[in-house]
Amino acid sequence: MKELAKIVFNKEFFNIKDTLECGQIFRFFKCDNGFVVISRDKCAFCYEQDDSSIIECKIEDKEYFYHFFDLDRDYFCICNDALKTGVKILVDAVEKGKGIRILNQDKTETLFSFIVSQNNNIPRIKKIIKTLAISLGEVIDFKGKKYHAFPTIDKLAVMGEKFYKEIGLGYRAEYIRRLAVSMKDGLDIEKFSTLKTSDLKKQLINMYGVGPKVADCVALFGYHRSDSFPVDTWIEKVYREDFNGTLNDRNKISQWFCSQFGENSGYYQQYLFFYKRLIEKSL
DNA sequence: AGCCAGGTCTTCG
DNA sequence: CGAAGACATGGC
Repeated sequence: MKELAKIVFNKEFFNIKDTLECGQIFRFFKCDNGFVVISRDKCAFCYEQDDSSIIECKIEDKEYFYHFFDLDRDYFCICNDALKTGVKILVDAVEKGKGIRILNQDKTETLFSFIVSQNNNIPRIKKIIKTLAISLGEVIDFKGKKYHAFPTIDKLAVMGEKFYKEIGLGYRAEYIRRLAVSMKDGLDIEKFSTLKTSDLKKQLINMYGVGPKVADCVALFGYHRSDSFPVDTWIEKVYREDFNGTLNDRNKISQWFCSQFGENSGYYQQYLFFYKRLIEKSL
């Protein structure tokens, strides 16, 4: 067996469980005393040991996962900025979730995944994406076990609506199929990287099945645009219950949060989303 | 059993 | 414009 690379990082601002379970990624699962994470055709095994969070991966993937987990960024500063806002629920959220990091995920995977996510629950989203990978993705070997890469566009583009319905996509089947076809026909979402966030979102919303919420998630988790603030059912609850908000249009709610939080909006959104669900679960 | 899930599209005032 | 319904499916 080939030797693995190891990334060791202080766990105070890098909590593996919280980072993975806060709803930004769907391709991971518990394994032994840690988690296996899959991105593109790469795998990592993540676990805690003493004061450290540790990532094991193939040597050639080390830089990829270092960037994937956003380990270049100073989350002490981000959390500190959040505390300085004095917004109570955000302060509470940061205390509980300061180990969350915003991942740098593959743009294509993020786009497909968040189209699947619409009006859907997280366990089922995970299941559908897993089935998609098992059905069409290349086999990957990692630590003596087999996993499946996210499928290529070529594979995705030849499947019919029937296949997508059979794996449980329901009415989202056509969204996924048409996206795959248009990407095979030359739509290049990597090129959007040069656009400013508002133009990036316009381009994403142009796609069939992509609305403002999905566009915000793709901008944040795929393009690392922290000046976006996805508003879903949970965040809408935060807005009403904790900010006493009265707006109804989610687009306007998103704009309102961005006007409050600026460049850090996306980070704060994750803390709030994480915290609201944490509270709800422990009721 | 029935409500809800990291919403979007279509249609109708 | 904004509001209201339709949409598939299964988790809880």
